[in-house]
Amino acid sequence: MVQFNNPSLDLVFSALGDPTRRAMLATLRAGETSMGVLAEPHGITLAGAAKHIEVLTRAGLVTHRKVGRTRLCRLEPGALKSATEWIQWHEAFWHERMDSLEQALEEMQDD
Amino acid sequence: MVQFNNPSLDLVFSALGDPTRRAMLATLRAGETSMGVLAEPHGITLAGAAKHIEVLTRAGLVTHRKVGRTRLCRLEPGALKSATEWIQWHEAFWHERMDSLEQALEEMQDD
DNA sequence: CTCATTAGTAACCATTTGGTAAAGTTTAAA
DNA sequence: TTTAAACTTTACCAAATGGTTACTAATGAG
Repeated sequence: MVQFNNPSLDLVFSALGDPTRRAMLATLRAGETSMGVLAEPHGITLAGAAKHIEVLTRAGLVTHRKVGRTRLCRLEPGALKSATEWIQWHEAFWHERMDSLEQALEEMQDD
Repeated sequence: MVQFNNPSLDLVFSALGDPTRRAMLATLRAGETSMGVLAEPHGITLAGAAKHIEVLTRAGLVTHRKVGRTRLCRLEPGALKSATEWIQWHEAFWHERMDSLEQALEEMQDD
C-alpha cells in the first residue's frame, strides 16, 4: 500500500502544478543557475521568482548555495521519487484497466 | 523536448497536490463511488467534497454519471499520461546524474 | 572608498483555495 | 403523499498564492 498522507507529496505535486516552476526546473537541468537568470525568461520580478524558488526548495526539488552575492540554485531530482512512486501505483491500475479493455475487445471479436 | 506549457499539467499536478484528493483517487480505484462515500472518510461536508471532485474533473482524472439521486464518480487514469511523461523526463535526468555519480565514485576508487 | 549590481525582506494587493452553513431540488421510500 | 436522503447552489469566510513595489543589505568593480 502506498502512503497517501505523505506531506512531501503535497509539496512536490503542488510545486509542479505551476508552469513557471516547471520551466525553472527545466532551466536547472542545464546546471546551477542564479536567481536572476531563472527569473528573466518569465517576465516576473526577482521577488516573485524568489517565491517560486522557495516553493521548489520546500518541496526538496532544488537546493542553493551562495557564491559571492549570487544564489546558485541546483536541481535535486531525487525529490521526485515519492511522486514517481505514487504515479506508478496509479499507472499500474491504468494498465490493468487497459488489459481488461483489450480482453473485452477480444471477446467481442470472438462473437 | 517536452511541452512545459501544457495547461493540463497544471491542472493534473495541482489536483494531485492535495491529500484529500489523492485519497479520493485511491478510493475510486475500488470502482465507481458516490459523492457521499467519497466525502465521508475526510470529515468534510458534501459541498466541500463536491469542490474537490470538481477539481479532479477539470483535471480529467475523474468523470461522473448520475444514477438516481446519486452521482457516481469513476477514475479516468489516462489523464495521468502527461504527468507521467513530464516526470519521466526528469527521472531520466536523475538517472544520468546517478550514472555520473557512479562514474565519479569509480574514478575515486581508481586513485 | 564609493557606487552600481544583485539578492533578500517587508508590506501590500487581487485571486484562488478549501472549507463552512443554509436553502433549494430530485428522487427513493414509507 | 409526505418524508428523508443525496446531491446542488449560493453566499460566505480565512488562509494561501502569485504577483507587485519599495526598502535594505551585501559585494564586486573601478
